[in-house]
Amino acid sequence: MTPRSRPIALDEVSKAIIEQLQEDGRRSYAEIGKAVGLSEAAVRQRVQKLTDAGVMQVVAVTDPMQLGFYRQAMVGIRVTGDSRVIAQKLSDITAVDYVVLTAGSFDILAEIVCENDDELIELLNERIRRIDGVEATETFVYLKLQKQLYNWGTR
Amino acid sequence: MTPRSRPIALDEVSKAIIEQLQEDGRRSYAEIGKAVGLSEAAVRQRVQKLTDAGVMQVVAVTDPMQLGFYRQAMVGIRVTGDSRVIAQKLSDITAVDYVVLTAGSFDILAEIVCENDDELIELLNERIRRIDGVEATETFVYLKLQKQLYNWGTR
DNA sequence: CGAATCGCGACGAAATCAGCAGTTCCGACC
DNA sequence: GGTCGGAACTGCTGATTTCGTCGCGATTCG
Repeated sequence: MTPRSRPIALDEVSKAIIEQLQEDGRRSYAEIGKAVGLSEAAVRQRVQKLTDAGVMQVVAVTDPMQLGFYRQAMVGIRVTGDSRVIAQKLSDITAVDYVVLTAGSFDILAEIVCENDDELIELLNERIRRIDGVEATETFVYLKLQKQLYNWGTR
Repeated sequence: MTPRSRPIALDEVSKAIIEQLQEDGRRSYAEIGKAVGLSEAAVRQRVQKLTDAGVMQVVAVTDPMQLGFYRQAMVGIRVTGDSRVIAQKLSDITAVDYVVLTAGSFDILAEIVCENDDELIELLNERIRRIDGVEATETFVYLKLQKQLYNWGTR
């Protein structure tokens, strides 16, 4: 469950397997095996290991727009005190799907997915800005999602 | 291939199916059917439709850190001219995995995944800042990824 | 009213999955 | 040099799943 942090060095075959699953997460082990030159069982073992180690996971990703979440935004946050604690509190908010600690003029970046502007305003004022240590926020409302890739990881 | 933009209204059953696949993208249709109260074939049809419509896709997502990409950053960009054109050029860069047009003090946000600081510097100076219309950039180096969810979409 | 369409369940053939045993390879150790 | 142990792979088997197709009932539309 807990992703390991050890620097696993994966070979070319494992990378090829990951690439296959990045194209289609439901591709069969046999087909992957044919593509990477391994038996079906071997592919299955490797996939199991990769997911156990937290290197990779196969999941469904959705298009928020098509699911009724018409408003997305990135919020830059300046804080005082322990940013990790504040980041944790942000993570507890359902509408927040992405939280990262950064260096620069913001200490935290948080991505928000919500249904409309009212919900966004509510979130900012009632939830985020009320967190202890949140000094200032700046909101970047999404106008258009240009690119979203999941297949980094093998270049 | 091209995701539709029409506002499909999906019922509770489809949402439940998506939730199942968000937990585990390789779960069998039969098992999902049992969970949502549908036959295996019906689940299969719905999943096919959802993916065809671009509402959902099942893919492998990886942990960049564990794959040797030790440096990630968000770059806020101020531009002149058509931001869509510039966003397109940013999208062409392999190391850029996320590009969004925004309203606010940045016109574009771009997420970068690369191996080390040298590559990051190279990217910023040789690629991004050289794009016509890019007036200013501000880089937020990632210190810690706190939360990353793929299961919005059904709340 | 009648025809077409849609969503679903049912069914059988084919493919896939999961577990296990056996083999090979390779490095460590004596 | 020999041996031990572990890791990774292959092949096998039965259970399960997938996939195409069919029929049925409800809904839509002319």
